[in-house]
Amino acid sequence: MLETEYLDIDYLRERGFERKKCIRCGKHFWTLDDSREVCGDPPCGSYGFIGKPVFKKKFELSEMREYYLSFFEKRGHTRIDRYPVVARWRDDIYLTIASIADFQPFVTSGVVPPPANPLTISQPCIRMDDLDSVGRTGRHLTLFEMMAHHAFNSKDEEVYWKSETVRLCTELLEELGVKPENIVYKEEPWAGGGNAGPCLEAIVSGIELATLVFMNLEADENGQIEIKGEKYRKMDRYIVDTGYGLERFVWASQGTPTVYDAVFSSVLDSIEENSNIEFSRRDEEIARVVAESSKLAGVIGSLRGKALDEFRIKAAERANITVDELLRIVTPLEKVYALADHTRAIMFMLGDGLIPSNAGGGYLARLMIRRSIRLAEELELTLQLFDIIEMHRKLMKNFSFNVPMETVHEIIEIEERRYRSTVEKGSRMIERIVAKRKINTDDLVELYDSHGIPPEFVVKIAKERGINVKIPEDFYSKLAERHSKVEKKVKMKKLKGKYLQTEKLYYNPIFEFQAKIIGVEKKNGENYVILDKTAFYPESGGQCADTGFLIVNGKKYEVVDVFVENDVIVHVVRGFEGKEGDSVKGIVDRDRRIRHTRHHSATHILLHSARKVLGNHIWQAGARKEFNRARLDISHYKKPSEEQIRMIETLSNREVMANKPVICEWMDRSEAEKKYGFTLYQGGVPPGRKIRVVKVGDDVQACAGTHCNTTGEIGIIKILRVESIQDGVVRFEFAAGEAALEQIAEKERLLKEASSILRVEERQLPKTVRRFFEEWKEQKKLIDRLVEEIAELEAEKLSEKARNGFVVDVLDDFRKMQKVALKLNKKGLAGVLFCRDGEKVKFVAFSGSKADAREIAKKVAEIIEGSGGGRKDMAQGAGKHMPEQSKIWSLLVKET
RNA sequence: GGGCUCGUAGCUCAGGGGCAGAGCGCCGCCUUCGCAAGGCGGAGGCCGCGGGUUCAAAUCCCGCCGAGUCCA
Repeated sequence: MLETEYLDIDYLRERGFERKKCIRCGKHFWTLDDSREVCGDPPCGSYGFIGKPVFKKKFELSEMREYYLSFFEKRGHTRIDRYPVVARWRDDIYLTIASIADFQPFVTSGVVPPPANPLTISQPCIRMDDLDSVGRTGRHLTLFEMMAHHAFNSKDEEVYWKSETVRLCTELLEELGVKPENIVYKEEPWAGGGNAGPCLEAIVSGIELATLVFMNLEADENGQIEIKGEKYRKMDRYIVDTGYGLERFVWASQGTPTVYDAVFSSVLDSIEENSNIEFSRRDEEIARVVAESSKLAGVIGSLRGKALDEFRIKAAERANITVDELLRIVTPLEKVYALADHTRAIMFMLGDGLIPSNAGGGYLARLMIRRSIRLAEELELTLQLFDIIEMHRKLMKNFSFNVPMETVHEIIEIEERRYRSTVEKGSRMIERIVAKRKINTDDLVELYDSHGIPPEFVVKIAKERGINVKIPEDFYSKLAERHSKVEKKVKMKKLKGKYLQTEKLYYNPIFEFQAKIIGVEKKNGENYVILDKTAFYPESGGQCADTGFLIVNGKKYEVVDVFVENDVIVHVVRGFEGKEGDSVKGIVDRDRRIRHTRHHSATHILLHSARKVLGNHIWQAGARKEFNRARLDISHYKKPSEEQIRMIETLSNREVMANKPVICEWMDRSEAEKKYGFTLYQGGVPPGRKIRVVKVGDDVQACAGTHCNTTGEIGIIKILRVESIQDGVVRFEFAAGEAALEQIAEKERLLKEASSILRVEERQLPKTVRRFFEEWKEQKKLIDRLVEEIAELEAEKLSEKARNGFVVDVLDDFRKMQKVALKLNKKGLAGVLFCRDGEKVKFVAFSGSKADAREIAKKVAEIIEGSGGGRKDMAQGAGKHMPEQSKIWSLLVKET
């Protein structure tokens, strides 16, 4: 267990901290206060700092941040720039949720050295798990800055560990004016993201100001240590992972009713002034009530459903007012707080390049924006959402964002427009349902899940129509039900054996090579051949695998696919008979490789041009380089215009024509990041201490693909198609070099063929096609009219020929037959009409409301060996041969 | 990444195997000094695209394209 981990922290003993067991929660904590019996962490204590700041002076956000960073700088830490809130270097999370997330997975696992050691940072983080609580509890924020000092230790090198960490934390708090006997260090094992370790929470006046995690465990099924149900084992590396809540520090220094009042007070003022709130949080009585509510919320965990109701009752009691009075004060204010918070988070999300979308991480941005719009509506805010963002921007002016605020503005406007149209559509949908029937739970669930209309909104609209709709208790469970069947695909390992890393020859101009077989495996009827070295490029980074041949003992085998698994390159070979230890000669299909290579270099150029034309928010969202074509998916919030597309194509080809050198070099990861920033990682983050940096013209990316020697070798870049594959992602399909020529030739051929069919020049095509289409429509209408007229005449003629109200005849056209039948039927006649249609004989039976036409049709079908059916007055069918008319006559007589 | 919904007249949508519809908008005529309104008449459809099932597909099935939405 972790218990003992807390007992060897020298600093605590030296300073005289005593280990006690909380009489309330039973957890252990360390304190200098002899009389203390409880840990003080809510619910075993409550906020004591509201109205009574715990630091010796009040801090603003930037002041506090600077104080913290320089405190640790003075103590040997290197200050590191913040990382983006969009965690592009991670494939397991969308947003940066903690400072340590910056260094996962490669730094924490030891593959990559840290950018500095020890280091200090203030990392903006976004957490959306407690979205409901934001604004309500007085302490929850979606975006917060996690100030931290980290030390990365290994067996060989220890920077500092537990004791020094606690000392630094204590000294910081003391320097800020906190009396040491007011600091409580509570023991609380920590786990998350596959790691775990002992942890001390620094609690002052009832608020947890810092979390000191000593990460020394990693998840392992066979591990001996169990925490929160998961098993772990000790790591060779052990990491000091601290987290100090910047906003909480500021709050504690000011002692305001909520953290929001401390952090973005001026923004709150503007929202209040421009909304329908009839009082101000600056009013003493209001502030008192809010403070009481915050204090209580600090003690209570979740604030949903029943817990929320109870919370309100208690808060009212504490503030000595009625629940109604409390709600009247607190509900609108909570919206003000939440709106101020959300807009701040949106600024960081969009500023760091997240594009709202219906799928992927972009959805989180859309969710935040929609919530904000709703809050603004409820507050009847007269400001634009972007106005609030601008206020935050001014307040946090020492931050820099990659995406200009104009773009952020545009994105928000697009999202607002989109939201409005959804709401409009929703209202119509509700009205339609209401007109037909009562709204049930399934309707509510479908309206929300499929159409984005919250049940509260349905209630509102229905009420306007005078209809009462209740949101049933099981709404959310029904919703969850619809999403419950989640299938997780586990990536299956393909290789059974363990092999040494394959030596890669493909970065050199080698297409034929000698190698040794170090493994052959058979699986699903495929032969996997592993060599000690290879020039075959395995599918990776969107570049398709090479193909070619392996020659073993004079026999030639076809390589149909190549893939890589844990640095081992595997050749999928057809009908392979070679054995481990055999020598092989490999021959790579050169033409295919060159096409992939051209497409790969072209992709880099295209991305760079797109960035230039469309803006800094452009990121690669995916790419594929094939034989005939390539595609590049980029993040963008609307479909690029024709001019923009043309511009991107032109810029790209200018790069090609400029014939700039392409340089590939292996660089130290940290150095490369420092020099080029995170835009390096367009195609994902490669593992390893050293990364391959590829410069194609002015573009620089970390890339493991094969590339041309100069941009000129690409030949030409032709954009073939631009489409949106989801909101916020635009796909460019293009071709380079010979593939581009082929694509152009193909388009030319299509034009030629089309124009030769119409016998016009190519440039006349649009005009001619339009004319033909128009004429075709005209003539179709004309034919319709004529058929109608002919049918009228025919019907007249036939009705005169009718015997006893019966008509039987053979016509020459199917459509005419239908029309005639219709008319005869209307005249009250009954009968059957036939016509030939290719091999088949089709017929219409009509009853003139004397009998069931379906019955007649059935009998007719029997006679002509076919089938048919229809409606009571008219029915159709078909069969194999034309019947004798007399049979039909007698049938009609019998049926009516 | 996974799920759900929707593509029918210029717009909003109904129809859900057997005649392609409604409301609004548009055009013309009547009524009016004129407008609004009303009355009468009319134009306007590859029922998203491609396959399949069927005697018969806007309708059912499959694939694609496009739009929307929820969840992670």
